[in-house]
Amino acid sequence: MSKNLVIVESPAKAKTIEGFLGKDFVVKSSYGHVRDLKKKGLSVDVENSFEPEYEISPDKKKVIDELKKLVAKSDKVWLATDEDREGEAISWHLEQVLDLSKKDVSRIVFHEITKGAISKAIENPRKLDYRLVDAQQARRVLDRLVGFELSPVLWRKVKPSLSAGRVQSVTVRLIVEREREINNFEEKFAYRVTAVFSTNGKSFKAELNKRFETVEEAREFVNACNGSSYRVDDLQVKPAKKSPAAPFTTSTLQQEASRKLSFSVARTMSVAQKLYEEGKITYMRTDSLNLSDTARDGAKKQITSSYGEEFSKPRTFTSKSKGAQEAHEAIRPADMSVTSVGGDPAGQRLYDLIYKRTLASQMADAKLEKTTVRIKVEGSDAPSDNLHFVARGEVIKFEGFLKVYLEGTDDEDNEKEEEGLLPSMNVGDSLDRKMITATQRFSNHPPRYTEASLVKKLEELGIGRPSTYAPTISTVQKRGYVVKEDREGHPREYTVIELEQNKVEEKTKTENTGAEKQKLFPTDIGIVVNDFLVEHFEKILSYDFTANVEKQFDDIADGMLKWTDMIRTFYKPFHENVEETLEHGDRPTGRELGKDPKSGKPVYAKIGRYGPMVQIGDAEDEEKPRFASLRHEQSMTTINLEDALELFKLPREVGEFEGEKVTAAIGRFGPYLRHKGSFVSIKEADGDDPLSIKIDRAIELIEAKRKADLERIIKTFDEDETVQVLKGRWGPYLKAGKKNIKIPKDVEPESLTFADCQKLIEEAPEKKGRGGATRAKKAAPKKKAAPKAKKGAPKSKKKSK
DNA sequence: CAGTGAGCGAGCTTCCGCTTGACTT
Repeated sequence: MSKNLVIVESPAKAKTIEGFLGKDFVVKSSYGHVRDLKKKGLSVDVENSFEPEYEISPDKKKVIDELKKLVAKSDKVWLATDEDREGEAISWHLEQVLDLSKKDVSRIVFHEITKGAISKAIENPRKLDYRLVDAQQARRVLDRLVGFELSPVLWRKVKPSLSAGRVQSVTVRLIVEREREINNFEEKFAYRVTAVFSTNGKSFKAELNKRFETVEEAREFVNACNGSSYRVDDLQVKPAKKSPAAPFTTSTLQQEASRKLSFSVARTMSVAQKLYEEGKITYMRTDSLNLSDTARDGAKKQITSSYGEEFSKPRTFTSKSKGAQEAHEAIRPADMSVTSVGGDPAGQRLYDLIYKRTLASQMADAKLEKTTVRIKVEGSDAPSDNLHFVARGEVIKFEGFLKVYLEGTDDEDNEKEEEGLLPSMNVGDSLDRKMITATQRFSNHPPRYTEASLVKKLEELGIGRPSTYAPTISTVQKRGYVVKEDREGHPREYTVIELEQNKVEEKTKTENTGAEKQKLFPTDIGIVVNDFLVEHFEKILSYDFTANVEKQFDDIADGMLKWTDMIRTFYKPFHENVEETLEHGDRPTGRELGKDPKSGKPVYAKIGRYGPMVQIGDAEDEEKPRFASLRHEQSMTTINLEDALELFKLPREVGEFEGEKVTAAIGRFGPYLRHKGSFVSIKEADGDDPLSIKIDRAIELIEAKRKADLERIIKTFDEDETVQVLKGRWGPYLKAGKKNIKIPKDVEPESLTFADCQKLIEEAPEKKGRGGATRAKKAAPKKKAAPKAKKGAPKSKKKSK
């Protein structure tokens, strides 16, 4: 019945817009891209103008079917996807797939979801921009070519199933290089001198304008201070101001939620998604700093009524970030008069952050008064003239936006003095010295990345998009290139020289250093893969590769460059490079740790089929090399010969229990004990070690495991012992042989009968996912053709290197 | 899922960017 069909990208948006448009319009969503390069193979005809082979994405078939039906019933179709490269391409794919060429079609765009903006869009339709579509095709094809040609090089030269790509490989590079900087960092120290003075009964802190490099100098200075007097030498008062940060984009929201709420970037996005779907906030994947007029008016109203007129200052912000496409608004509350959203606490906390940030962005500057006091050291033993103490004070004269919100910092430097109020003083005043302290301070290595600080860096480099920051970070972790971990620190001694009253005291104190929380570390595989890629594919691994190709995408969008020409220029040398590397690129050999004292053969640490390992002997040797996996906490880059040789002592027989052998070894999931065909993990955190564990302790662990297994059982059945109801990590589940089946939420697990279970088993969907195809090899050990009966000539293909 | 690691073999893995659910042991 409806005459108009509007297609947008997001279903939540569709719902809102339908409300604005009235009954003549049906608004539906495409759920993002509907068509993509075929999943399998290159699907780009590199011989033939790089013709892409598209297919409807399997999970979009239903969406397309529904849209087709609606198109048939409509007089006019409005393609209202986002106004950016990807959005334009989605519209084009829709046009193709829905066969809209004979239909009355208009392309419309809007950057904010307000009634006014939508009406205006409808009044200003345009045609599809095929140049922009081509820019997207170039982007898509480039990414496919890079990803699907580089990854196989890694499979051949490093390890199967690895991956490489324009975005992920550079992401890993950032982390690897940061780790190297940290390893090469030379810790320096200096003595920082602080003082506590007082005047008119009020005390304050000051710092010396010089740090001493040796303890002797520091000692000499502090000693000299005993008996000196102190006078205000200079005093300056200057006005200053602070301005609020711009409203949130995806990247800044992720950073701030990490700093203030300790959310991972994935958590932030999923909480934000929920708020968005509930209509509480605007779209959360955006690089725009813009606020709609409605939002700014709303903020103004709120600020004026809560804090007064003088706190309001409408502002607009312009994006400085590379490659911003600004198809949406900044992330803001949908309605500025809503201060609380209820629901779960995480949602409320994130909303609160968004609310305050948005409000603050429309508020007046804070006005400050900064005071700097120079304090001269005088007296018989007074140190040389250019040494003086400096005290800094800061007073807020007008709070402005600080009343609501202040952006957090990533600064790990904890030496910053809190700059508070200083007592009133005048030049020439003499001060009482309470205390002088010289503290040995060590320089900090560059900080390791957190997920959020990595996103910040990626955004600065123009790598990745708001919709991909979180997935990229999870990809590099999933591939095993990077791990997010805590590290315990270690104690470090430092010296403090203190002058109090008239006594100088020297103490040694201990601080904890090197502790890390939820930081990103490269793994051995990450390091090896990165070094390999940087060596052979420097151009693609360079930090400005994306920025360079973005320029060319822009040229395509401007009609200055044909997309196929761009790809051709890129592909030829790239592909040759790939071929060359496949042919001649050496497998990364790892490190040689030394010689095995028993055999005299070399011992290597390298990446093997299953990850980092150590190897005795070479593959070419007559006797085949021996292998052993590294333990989880060991690293290829640091392991020494002694530890490597230890690894070859496993598996090891621990003793006997119940008439059968107990062995200890290290497997895919760490150290374990094996007994009667079942496995028990050994936790090194409990002080156990597969190399040294004794039989008594092993038995203890085996029995504990048996007990724990019993406790997991909720119910068993006499009819079939392989069917059990168990307690699992995600609640109760049903185990039938090797299959795990979820128990519906409304079913009480204790009440399940055997018949119920059988029904559930039958209804359970076949589990999909990888590893389905069994590796049923092993049978038929082949007739071992007559030894060395080589056929000589027809040595099949090439590639014998 | 658990002591693997080359060797002929069968066939698989992989990219980035748009969007939400379905689903996990």
